Amino acid sequence: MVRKAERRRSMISAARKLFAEYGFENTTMQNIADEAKVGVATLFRYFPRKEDLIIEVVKEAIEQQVPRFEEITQSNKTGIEKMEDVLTAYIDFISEEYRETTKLLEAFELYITFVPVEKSMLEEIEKAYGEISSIVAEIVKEGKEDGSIQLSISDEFVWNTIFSMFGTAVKKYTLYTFLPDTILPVPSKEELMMVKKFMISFLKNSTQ
Amino acid sequence: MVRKAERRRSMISAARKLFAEYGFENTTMQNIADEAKVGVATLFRYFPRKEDLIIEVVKEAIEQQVPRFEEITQSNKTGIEKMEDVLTAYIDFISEEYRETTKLLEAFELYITFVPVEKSMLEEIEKAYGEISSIVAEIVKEGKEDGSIQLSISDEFVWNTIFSMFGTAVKKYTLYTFLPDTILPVPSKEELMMVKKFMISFLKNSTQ
Amino acid sequence: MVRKAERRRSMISAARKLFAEYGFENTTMQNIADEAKVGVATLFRYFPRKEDLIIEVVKEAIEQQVPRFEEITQSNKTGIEKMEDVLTAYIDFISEEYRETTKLLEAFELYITFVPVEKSMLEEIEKAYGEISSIVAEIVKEGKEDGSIQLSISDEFVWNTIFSMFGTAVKKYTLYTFLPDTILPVPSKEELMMVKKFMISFLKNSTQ
Amino acid sequence: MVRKAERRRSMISAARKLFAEYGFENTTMQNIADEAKVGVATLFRYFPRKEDLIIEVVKEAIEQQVPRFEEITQSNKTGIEKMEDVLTAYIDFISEEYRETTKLLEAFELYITFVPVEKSMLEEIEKAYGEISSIVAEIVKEGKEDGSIQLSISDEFVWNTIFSMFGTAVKKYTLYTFLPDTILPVPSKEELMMVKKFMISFLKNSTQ
DNA sequence: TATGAATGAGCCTTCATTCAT
DNA sequence: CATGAATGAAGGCTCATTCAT
Repeated sequence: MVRKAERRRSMISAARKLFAEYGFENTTMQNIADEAKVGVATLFRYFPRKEDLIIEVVKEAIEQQVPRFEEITQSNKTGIEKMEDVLTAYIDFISEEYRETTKLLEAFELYITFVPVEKSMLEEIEKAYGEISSIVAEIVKEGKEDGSIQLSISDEFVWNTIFSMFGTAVKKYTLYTFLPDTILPVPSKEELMMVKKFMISFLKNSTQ
Repeated sequence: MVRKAERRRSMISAARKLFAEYGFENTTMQNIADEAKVGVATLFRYFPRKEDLIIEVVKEAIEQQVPRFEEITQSNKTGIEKMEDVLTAYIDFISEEYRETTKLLEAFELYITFVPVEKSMLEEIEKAYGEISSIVAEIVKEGKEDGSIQLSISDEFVWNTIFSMFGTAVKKYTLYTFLPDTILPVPSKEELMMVKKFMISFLKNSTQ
Repeated sequence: MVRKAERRRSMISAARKLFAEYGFENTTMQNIADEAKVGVATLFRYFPRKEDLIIEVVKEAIEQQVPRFEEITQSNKTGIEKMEDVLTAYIDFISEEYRETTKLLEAFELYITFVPVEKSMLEEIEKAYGEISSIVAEIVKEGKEDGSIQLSISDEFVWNTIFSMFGTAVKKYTLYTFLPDTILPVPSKEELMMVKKFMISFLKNSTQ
Repeated sequence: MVRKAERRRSMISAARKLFAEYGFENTTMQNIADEAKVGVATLFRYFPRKEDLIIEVVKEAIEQQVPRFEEITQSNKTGIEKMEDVLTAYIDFISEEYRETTKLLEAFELYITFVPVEKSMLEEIEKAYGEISSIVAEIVKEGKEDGSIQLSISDEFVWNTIFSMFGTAVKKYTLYTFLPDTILPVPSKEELMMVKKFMISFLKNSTQ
């Protein structure tokens, strides 16, 4: 029935909330069950191992980001305009609205470097990551076709790396927003916008 | 005595090794004591709470990186050359040799977003972070003075942000080297070198 | 309906199979329901407590053995011949075919020494046990009447005890067949047959 | 120190008491710790897995029986007299004094038919069992040498089996003493004594 | 009536931290 | 000062049993 799906959702979202606030290891299954207002046993019925729940939460977190990028590609802007939107989307990760998600992803990436996770569990996560990056690759191609993007072959390598770095760094900054600024300073949104503008101009006439 | 300092060192280095391999939460105080060939009680005498040890390990990890940068400033190269060395130093973080340290720092940055740490404990870490960034700031200043670096005022903002992103991303890549490439692709050293070259040229004549 | 009885049977036989394989405590009601292809709730409708099911399974296991002995009494052999058949029947307990049942009984006998079971629940089981032993007692009587069995009064006591020991030991051996022989050696069927022959000769002319 | 051994002993004996009263599965590690007046963690320090404790308890229970048999062999009686003592010793298992031990062994024998136990864990138990049976075998040999025991080759097989059955059954009877007699009647000590006498006479002149 | 879903109580085990030698 | 031993609190997970459809 619908009830079942609803409950599932409520458990995932309770987990998500607590994981984002306290981290995976400091959140107990009991905490999550309480937050979701279910018995522990019920939680375990849906997610037999704590890890299953972690994976599920993270998977959904990533998947939730996909539509944002799909929307961008599906607009009828030029390639360069779409790319600008993409960069803006990344910058938005820092906004309060998206922080929880990004924090979760950062936590997960660290988690799997320490705890060995079954390959099969990661597949769906990989897939979601893949979707986003292929969307971005597609946009570059479009831009080159519609002439809005100009990239020499060697500059394309540079671009790819810069783009990757941009995404990686911005995500990491999200984490830093939870820290006292004195420890790790986070560039302001304005500063990131300036970098965005710079990157766009790179795409337009990098050969110059 | 000297013995005391030695013991302390061996405990920290045991902790460091295990923390880097298994993460903070999956490493027990007993594990560390065993690795350091000390009794647990002794470990606790030196570091009354596990957290103290974590802080200490991280502090040392950061501090160990400072000399690398100090060396760079103290050479008698031009500003731009020094900056090139700095970027190279960052890229080296990905090398096996430095990975453990970086992994530790990444883990710590996540750790403190979840576990509230007394401000006083963080001060020393802040200090070490600060040292590095002021070294870098100094280099830019030098470069501008010796004429090897040309930056308009607005480009200086861009540069600072780009530089921060570069550092942040490269550190994060280090973590990714522990993950299957299918999940999160890491740019190769060559690609990073190309970006470095690009950044250097930005410094030389950004106004162009 | 008949359906109801059928379902009941399938649950009991599922339980029996699993109890014999994993023991009472390591078999869950869910396991049994799954094996019987019924919902757990249904299982509980028929057997409100797990213990009820245990009792039922055991009761049936014992009852299934009764006909074997009834058949023996109802033949028109002499008393001594019937007794020989009885001993053979016991020896057969070790055969794969009967092991499951015997294992169940052994497990149950231990179970009730630890878990207090309502007297009323045991009544039926008592009854089945009683049936078998009265059949055997009857056979001895018959044998004495038809002259095939010769027992002085005191030897009859000895016989009864020996017979009880024979039955008890053989049942226990069944269990041992599941264990590595190095731990507890089980007499071979041939050896048991020799003992049987010996016991028969005791019945024939014990006074000698 | 001695303290350590004492504590160990107190834990084992608490476990033994509770295991014998409630069975392995119905006794929790917490119960045992409480009974032994130690913290659970201490219990786990000595016996990292519950199973280790089970094995230890059982091992000691068996080992405690060995001296009884050793004493018998070391006396300077004839073989047949020693054998008589052995049989008496077995009969004594039914006495209150030995019941707990025997119950434990019975429980364990069932336990290992259901729960797979590492071969290595069983070795010591095997050893203790082996000691007793080799003592008995030795006695028969002695008896044949000193002429007090007369056994044709074929009768020796019969004897071995009968003896094994006697031991097996008597041990099982011990369990039955915990049950209402109506379920499973236990031969009285007197009856067992009569069987003993009979067995001894068998040993003396079985060829007759 | 048949059933899947829900659940609290409880179990084994771990670990940071304290004690006692 | 160094240490092994001791421990309570807590965590992941299970299961007999009850609800609600």
